[in-house]
Amino acid sequence: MEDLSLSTLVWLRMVRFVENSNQLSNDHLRQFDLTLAQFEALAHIRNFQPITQTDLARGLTVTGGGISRMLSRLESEGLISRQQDWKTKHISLTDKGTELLERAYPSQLEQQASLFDEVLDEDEKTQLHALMKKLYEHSITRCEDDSQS
Amino acid sequence: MEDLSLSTLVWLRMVRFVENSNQLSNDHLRQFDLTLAQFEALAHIRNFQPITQTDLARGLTVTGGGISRMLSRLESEGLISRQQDWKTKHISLTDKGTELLERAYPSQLEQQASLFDEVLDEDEKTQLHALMKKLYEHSITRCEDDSQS
DNA sequence: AAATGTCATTTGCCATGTCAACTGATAGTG
DNA sequence: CACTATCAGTTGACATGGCAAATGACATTT
Repeated sequence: MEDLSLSTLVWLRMVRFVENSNQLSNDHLRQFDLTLAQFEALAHIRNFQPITQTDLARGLTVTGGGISRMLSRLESEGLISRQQDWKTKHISLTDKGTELLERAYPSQLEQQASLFDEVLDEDEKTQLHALMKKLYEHSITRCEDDSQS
Repeated sequence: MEDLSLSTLVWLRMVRFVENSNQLSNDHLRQFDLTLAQFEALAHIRNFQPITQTDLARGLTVTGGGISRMLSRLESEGLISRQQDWKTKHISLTDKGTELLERAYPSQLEQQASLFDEVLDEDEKTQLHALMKKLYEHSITRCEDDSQS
């Protein structure tokens, strides 16, 4: 029935792998009462704070609308603060947010990395890194081209 | 500020690449009034019909609840039919669904594959395939272990 | 036959994500 | 100063996804 190309097979494997990996991350983060999306938002904010919502959205590859709602939840839980300044809002972690992220961060990165470390050696990881860099950068230019047309 | 491991970098690139790729697919499929999730469901149904909802859910890596709602939408649009048979429902494509999938399928696979074909040569794709196979299969065993514990 | 168990599916509740329409603040122009 | 363009953010409508509790259909046990 099937006659899938090598590219299509690779794509399928990659999509499913990422889905499994996200599922495992969400399971792991549940002990901190965080979702993976929230964890990534907090980590990105920590690295770039204070940051505007627009920049945060770009960094996380989501739309402004999605960020707006997510930040509302994070704010209502006291993990971040939004400072209206001029016409933009600047996002920072609260002490509570910083503390939570500090607790969750090491084990979460450990968890993610283990999916690679347990089956790939250093050479393979370096190979994969090079391949993903090419693919990722190509996909970026494609997205940009599309949004212009 | 950053001190990310190679594994973490690869993971980030892969997640973002898949997000970009899904976005491009959704843009492409909009002309057929389909989302990527719907396209994948229809394609999986076509390859295995008649199939039960539970098996379909497993094949697409989603929960039974998600499938149930998606199939309701697809059914109300007349793309699939659900035959209650015994205690399970067997899903098939309708003529309309088959026809739509036949129109969308080639260009969608083309679109996906081009993200790989435009930057990787045959050797690189073969390498990537081997690496993803390892990662994918490892992630499966991890998910299974987790669900038992 | 009635009680219980099992399994597939449905449904409520919620988080995330998109898109498009809207609001608000500011800047630039006549 | 009024008029308009622009840009950040919000919000409504919707699709997808997870989890957990309910439902429905059957099988098994007593």
